[in-house]
Amino acid sequence: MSMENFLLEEFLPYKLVRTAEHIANSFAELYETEFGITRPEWQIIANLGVQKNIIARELSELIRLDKVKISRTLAVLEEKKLIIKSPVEGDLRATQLSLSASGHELYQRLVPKALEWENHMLDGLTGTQYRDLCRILDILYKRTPNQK
Amino acid sequence: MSMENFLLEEFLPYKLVRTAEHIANSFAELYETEFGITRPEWQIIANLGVQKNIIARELSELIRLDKVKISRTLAVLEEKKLIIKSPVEGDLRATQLSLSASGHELYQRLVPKALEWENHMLDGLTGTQYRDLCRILDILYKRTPNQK
DNA sequence: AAAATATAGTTACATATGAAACAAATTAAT
DNA sequence: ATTAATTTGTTTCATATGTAACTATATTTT
Repeated sequence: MSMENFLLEEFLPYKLVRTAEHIANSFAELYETEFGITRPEWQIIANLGVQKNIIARELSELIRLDKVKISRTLAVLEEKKLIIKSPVEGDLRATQLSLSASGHELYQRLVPKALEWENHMLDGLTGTQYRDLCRILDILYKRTPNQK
Repeated sequence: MSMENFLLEEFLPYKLVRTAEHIANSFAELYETEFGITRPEWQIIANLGVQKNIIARELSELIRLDKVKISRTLAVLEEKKLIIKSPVEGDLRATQLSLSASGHELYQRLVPKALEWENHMLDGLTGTQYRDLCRILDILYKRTPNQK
């Protein structure tokens, strides 16, 4: 590709980000409008639904969100009575996190909707295409130079 | 996939966003550290390098960035003497945008580096895989429900 | 052609964000 | 065993952000 016809639209990082944002924004409508939660809230609930007995720092590493944002989002989720913070035995600094009854109930209602939404998207792809996509994303991820 | 083993990591929007951000952050190091510009600055320069005689609103639509952000970034780029704002004949509200000499010079140094960076990434894929990726991203984009 | 609407771009304001400072607890080093 | 260094999570503060209000101009309606 020559310099004169460099097109941002076709440039890998831009194209990927644009598609990913488009898809993420669309999915966001589900948890925002139907469940009244934000993206970090959804991410935390989705994790706590599976990974039990986790502390804030681990959550921060898992979802790659800085600890300030995690701390603030956890405060909101606690305020909304969707999670419970409990002490970790043997470490008075950390707080164990878990879904409350209503948090778990929200999780149980949300996950099938999320999977349904995902299935609608994936129905546009053949099984091969889906596997190709996963493999290609994986290759690109690993190939990324000097990652932050 | 049952509800008990729902994994955020494998969920399409999350996986795509995570890969895209990883790649975009890596590329950001190039324009940030080597050229001292931010993401919106890079996007604007990349567009002005190709699309001449464009006004701020058109830029806003092209790179899908709200007009406030565009306005502020253009102010910075003008301050840095990388762009020139000129009047549009027949419409005193709009401002025509173009790269200054040094803006164009930066563009000419940056684009080959960007393409080199992209080529390194794409060298990990076969030609078929690259075409597959483009086609799949396209399908997913079009299939996205109720896009914002 | 005057009045009403719409558009381009900037500014003001209220909120979101993240780096750095912090308090409290834990672990490592001497 | 003290001291020093590290870790966990929160708070502070300065900056970034986006909505809404705004100014100026253009277009449409009556």
